[in-house]
Amino acid sequence: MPELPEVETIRRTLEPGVVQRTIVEGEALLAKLIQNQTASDFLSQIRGRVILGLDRRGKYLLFQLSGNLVMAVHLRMTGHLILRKNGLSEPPEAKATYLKLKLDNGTELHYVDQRKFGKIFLFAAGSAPAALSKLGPEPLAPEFTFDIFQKRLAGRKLAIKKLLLNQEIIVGLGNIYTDEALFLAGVHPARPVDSLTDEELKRLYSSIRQVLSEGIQWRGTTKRDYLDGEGKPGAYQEQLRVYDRKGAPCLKCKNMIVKMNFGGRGTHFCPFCQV
DNA sequence: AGTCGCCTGGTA
DNA sequence: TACCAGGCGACT
Repeated sequence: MPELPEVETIRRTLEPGVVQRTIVEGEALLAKLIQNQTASDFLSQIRGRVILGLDRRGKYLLFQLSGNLVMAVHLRMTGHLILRKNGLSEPPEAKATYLKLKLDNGTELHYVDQRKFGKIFLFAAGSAPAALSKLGPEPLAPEFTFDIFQKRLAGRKLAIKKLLLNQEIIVGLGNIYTDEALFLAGVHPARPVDSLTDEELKRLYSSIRQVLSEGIQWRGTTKRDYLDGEGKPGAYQEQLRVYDRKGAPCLKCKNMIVKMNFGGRGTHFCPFCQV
């Protein structure tokens, strides 16, 4: 479900409610959610830890715990993290609740995941599992320059959309923001990377940063499931230029937006503006 | 490089 | 009833 702007919005909405809180106890109701160890080992390791900070790396949320531990949560398609006030009706407990963490102020942090694709890792700071340590650069970081972007794509022949979705090349983009960035840049999703001109690459670099920043400003995109840490939907769905606009007029040229299946993902683009 | 699996639920 | 979905990894 969530891409960088959604995960960042969850991070921001959750942070004030969880930082400096102690995990009093936890309950895990889906064994496969917890990676690399049993659920009971996981729960006993996090019990009594203080949440010192909440960070984001790509689409992962990183709970910095006392004792040099990191709890990394990946929401995949339908994962949610919701902070419930006073453990009761704020908001009501969801059906697919698979992890409950009781905090020392009476709130509960719940992990909810209808499709059960999400994953939670627990590791010592500095020894992240491969999935995390292989991640590419953060596209919104000031040090992510055009030069770095260009070097990471250099010599690749794959279709540009496939590389943009590859979290080892650059983190944070998913299906929605990739389609949006390619539209803004006027680049067809199937273009082999080595066919892109410097001009096109520059437009793409800026477009990626633009759509991700906009997504954060609008608190994420809610097409079906996405909710932030307070249970509120985002608003960027109103601003999307191509995603889920099949048959609607292109905002630049008025021709129809097209949807095709590309690499197993629904792909939206303007066949006139994106060449 | 392409397809399948993981899951559940909403919609055509 | 079939298809589709903000992801990602394991297969051929």
